[in-house]
Amino acid sequence: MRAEVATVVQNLVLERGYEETTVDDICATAEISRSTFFRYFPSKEEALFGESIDAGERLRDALTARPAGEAPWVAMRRALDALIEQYEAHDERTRRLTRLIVNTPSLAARHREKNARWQELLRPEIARRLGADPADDSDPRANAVIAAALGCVEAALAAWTANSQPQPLAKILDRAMQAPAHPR
Amino acid sequence: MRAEVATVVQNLVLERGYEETTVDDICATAEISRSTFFRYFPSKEEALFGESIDAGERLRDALTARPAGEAPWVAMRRALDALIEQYEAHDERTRRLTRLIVNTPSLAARHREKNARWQELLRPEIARRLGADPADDSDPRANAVIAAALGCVEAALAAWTANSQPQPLAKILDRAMQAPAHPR
DNA sequence: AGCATAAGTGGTACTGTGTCTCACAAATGC
DNA sequence: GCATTTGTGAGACACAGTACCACTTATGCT
Repeated sequence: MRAEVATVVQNLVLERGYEETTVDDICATAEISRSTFFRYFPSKEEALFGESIDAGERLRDALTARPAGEAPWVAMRRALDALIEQYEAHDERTRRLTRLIVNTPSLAARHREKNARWQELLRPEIARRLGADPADDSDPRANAVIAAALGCVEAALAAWTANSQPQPLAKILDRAMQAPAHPR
Repeated sequence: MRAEVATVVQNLVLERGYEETTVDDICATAEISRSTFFRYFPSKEEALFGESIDAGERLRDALTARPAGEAPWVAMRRALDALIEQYEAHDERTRRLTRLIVNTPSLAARHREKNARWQELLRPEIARRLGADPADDSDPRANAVIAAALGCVEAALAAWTANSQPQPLAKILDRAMQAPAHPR
């Protein structure tokens, strides 16, 4: 049922754009009331990409599963394979949706906001690998690694959705994450 | 005049928090009408940190001024000195404001949104240093370098505003930007 | 079966942001 | 002295999101 409404939202937004789709439109199409809509989803944004909320946990689990000695940046890259599969497993439709998210400022902002929430999840694990105190707020390194990596993911997603015949996302992300790390 | 209203906004927001400060409150305190407020600022958010819009241009200029052969990541770090000075030149009040922005999700999101707009400005210069085609949307490297660097800036700002007696921002950013690049 | 309780749904009113249009006043130009 | 621009205020409006209440339909219990 929730999924049903979510599909309606995706359809309408893909047709008409995000700002141009009102909650009333969605309710009319899905034949529910506004009350019901907001009981299922806390906001219009969440209705659009609310499925992948738990991706943060999956990412953290993938990260903890990496060998203990692995360098933070490398471990991050490997952990992100879990996320990548998520994206690539889906169909063309998901890629169009992703492109829409990346290109719509308010949606991109919400997307990054969700990423920001992942920081708290991933931070202890990265700090451990850095030999840093996770509770030390004056040490920016753990957050920096996470924010930088997620920035690379965003860049990779943008490149991935730009063309109709994209390269494998894993390959794109490899290039993206090598760019900051590489001395030249 | 614009600056006067902006000061009112900062005062109220620092006292009561962002969400708790309505536009009507601001208008009442500044003794203007809602119409006037929205003629000066496109939104409540912009009224809060609308002064630093041109920081993107400054950053780009600093970047182009760096030696041509310098590696992208290094050039980025050096160019960011211009931004850092901006932050550190101001008083304690600015730091409190920055902390508020970093800790308020909706404001942090808007802050990142502004950063995202910088990407387009910085992209040609970074692409040039990478030997990449700036118009090639399928090459994620330039955007990745920028997004990663700005992610580090965010992490550095968070660390900078966490303590009342912070280290120099330049030093914090150095640590932050070494973390992803460093192999270990 | 009959009844009570709970869960899902819809309706309505409200707050707050942001847009738009119109009216009015003050400054500027001729 | 008159016209045009520019700044300001006032009101109506669209939309997101919240709160509260009424109604219906299961579900459980005796």
